[in-house]
Amino acid sequence: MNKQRTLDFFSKKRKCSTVATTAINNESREINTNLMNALKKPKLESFSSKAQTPFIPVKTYDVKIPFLNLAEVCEVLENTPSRLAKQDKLEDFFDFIIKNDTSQLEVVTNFLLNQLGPEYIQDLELGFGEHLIIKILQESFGYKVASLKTKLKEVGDLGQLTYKLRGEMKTVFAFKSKSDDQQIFIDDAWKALNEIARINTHKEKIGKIRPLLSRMSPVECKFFIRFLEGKLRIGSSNQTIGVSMSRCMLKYDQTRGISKGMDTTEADRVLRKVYSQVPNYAIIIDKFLDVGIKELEFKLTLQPGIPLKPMLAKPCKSALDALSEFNDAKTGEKDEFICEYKYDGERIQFHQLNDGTIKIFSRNSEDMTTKYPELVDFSKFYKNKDEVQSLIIDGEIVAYDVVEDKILPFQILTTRKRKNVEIEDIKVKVCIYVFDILSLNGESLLEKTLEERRKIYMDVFETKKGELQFANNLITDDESEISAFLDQSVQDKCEGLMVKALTGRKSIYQPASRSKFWMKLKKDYLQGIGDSLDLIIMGAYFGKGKRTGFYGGFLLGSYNPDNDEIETCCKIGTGFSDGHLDQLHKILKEYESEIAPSNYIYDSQTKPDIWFSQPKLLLEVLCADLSLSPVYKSAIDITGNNRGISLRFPRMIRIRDDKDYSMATSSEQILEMYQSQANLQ
DNA sequence: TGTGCCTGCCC
DNA sequence: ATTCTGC
DNA sequence: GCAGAATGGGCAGGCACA
Repeated sequence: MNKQRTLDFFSKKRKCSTVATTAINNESREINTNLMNALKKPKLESFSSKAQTPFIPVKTYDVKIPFLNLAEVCEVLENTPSRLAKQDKLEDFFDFIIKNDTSQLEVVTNFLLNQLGPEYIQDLELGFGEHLIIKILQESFGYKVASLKTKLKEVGDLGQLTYKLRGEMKTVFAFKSKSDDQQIFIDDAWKALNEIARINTHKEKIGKIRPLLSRMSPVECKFFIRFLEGKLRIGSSNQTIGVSMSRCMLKYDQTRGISKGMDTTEADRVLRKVYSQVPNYAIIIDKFLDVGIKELEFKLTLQPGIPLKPMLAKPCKSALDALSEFNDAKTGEKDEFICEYKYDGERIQFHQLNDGTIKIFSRNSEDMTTKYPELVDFSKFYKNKDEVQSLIIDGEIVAYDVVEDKILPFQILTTRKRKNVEIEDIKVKVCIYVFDILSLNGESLLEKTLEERRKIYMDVFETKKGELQFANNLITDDESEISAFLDQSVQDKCEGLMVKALTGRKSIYQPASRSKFWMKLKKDYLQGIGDSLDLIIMGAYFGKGKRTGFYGGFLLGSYNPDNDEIETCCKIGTGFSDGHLDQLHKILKEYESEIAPSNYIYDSQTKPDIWFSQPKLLLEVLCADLSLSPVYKSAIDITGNNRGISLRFPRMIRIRDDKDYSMATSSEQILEMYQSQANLQ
């Protein structure tokens, strides 16, 4: 019956164009009074398609919406490839929600974004990964872990697997016998998710989930589980949701006679802008209901205490590419630009609020304030304390050796504690490299040129070596000078350069944008510069999601000719085209083995799903750095500290079917490469 | 109490 | 992080 | 070119279990 109802729910879409608008006010009230048996005879406002008649908006009716509706929408989105079509379907769904209960718009949006709330507020982690979910399935459906893993390999998705298992249980828990109070509503699912996030022990978590699953239909299980795992795989995320939301908002405003003279493009622009500065749909939706989408732009702007989405950079293959980006040969348009060191640390957004409190946010808007208690006393860096009430700074926190006066590698920074840090206990000191200012004393600086913003922050701070510095920089349009500066940055233990427009339209701060206004130039991007390695395929991992049925990644190793052993070096899962994956699967599936050859040196933590003793195919691999690893084994006998060597940011660049495995990069060569790095401690 | 495994978050 | 791909 | 979804190494934190 549920299934039936759902199908009906969707098929109604076409019919509902006949609904008379004039009667909607009454109809809404009818919805309200019919709540109790909403499910037996759902009187929820159906989807309306865009061309259809408008509706009279209601503020908030406490209409419960079945979780099944949300799950079905996810299913539809997953099976809709076209982005435009996705946007239409999402828009219809948002319309449906806002008609029935404006208050649930926030919950639905958060669910679709696969988050419990904005990153910067919610310190709630669900704490579910593949293993715990498999344990849930094991206990809920009575399969053995090994058998579940086999099934997972075929299905390639834990949600889909749960869907199947739940479907097979049909005869035991017949959905048709479900009474209304067993039905799960969006509110219920949401409440459960929030409760689960507060639970610590696995046992309790499973105890909470199991009864839920037994009340859910297969498709509900599927997306509930996917939410837990953090991979909704509906091909719709922030941007798609934003477009649909903005259209829904605009339409809503039109029915209440506000936000006139706005089109969908403009609405999209406004919501994007607002979300990039205040990435919190609870705030945005509340404000929208108050003032409409047109006013949103002026009512919600960046403010200290709320992290905005940081501006990102495009990878750039050569200094010349960067040059030509700001030097348009066609139009003759010429922008000034600046090269800055790209420091190898943690991107941070530093906020001082009016009341003097400080907050530090990571690149992904997580609150990292507790990790850096020594920065609470930030005002010591101000030239003039009285002139700074509040600000937002963009910069990089880097581990710093104050004795030797030098930058330390990223890996050292990561050893810092993250919780309950006492200033006295800090072992790894840090230096902040400031490279932008986004707000000062309540004024947004986003629209100013980088040249202006630089002047402003340089005026605010008194630099202090090893504690707060400005990003080292060079302003030039000479290609060879840029190349030399890139070399120097690597010598100085940086990753490379950032190249940014200094003046003109491209020099504004664009939150959340990975445009060519900022470009990153790294040694390993340059053709023929970065060292590549030829590594042996030792084993493989079954692909998930769009890689179901292929290998999703491989375990690679280096060759030790002294004893004919192959030592693990890294896993690899990027750089493959679909064709590569198909080709490798065709070649390798014949050789699958459960048992590792005796000359394969590996750690249990990197054990692949299957091993290949043959044909020892080589992949050419690029990386940014080499690192001492807790789990990989390359050169472990000769590094002198019982650790092997691994790769940072490994990616495949080609299949080396022209070489024999004995010609693979040797463990000794890897050690040499490791030792020749500039950034050794 | 120590260790291993898993997860989330950095890159 | 890097990379590929459909739109 | 955008947006989304595949995938990497490695750290702290914290639960499970011996």
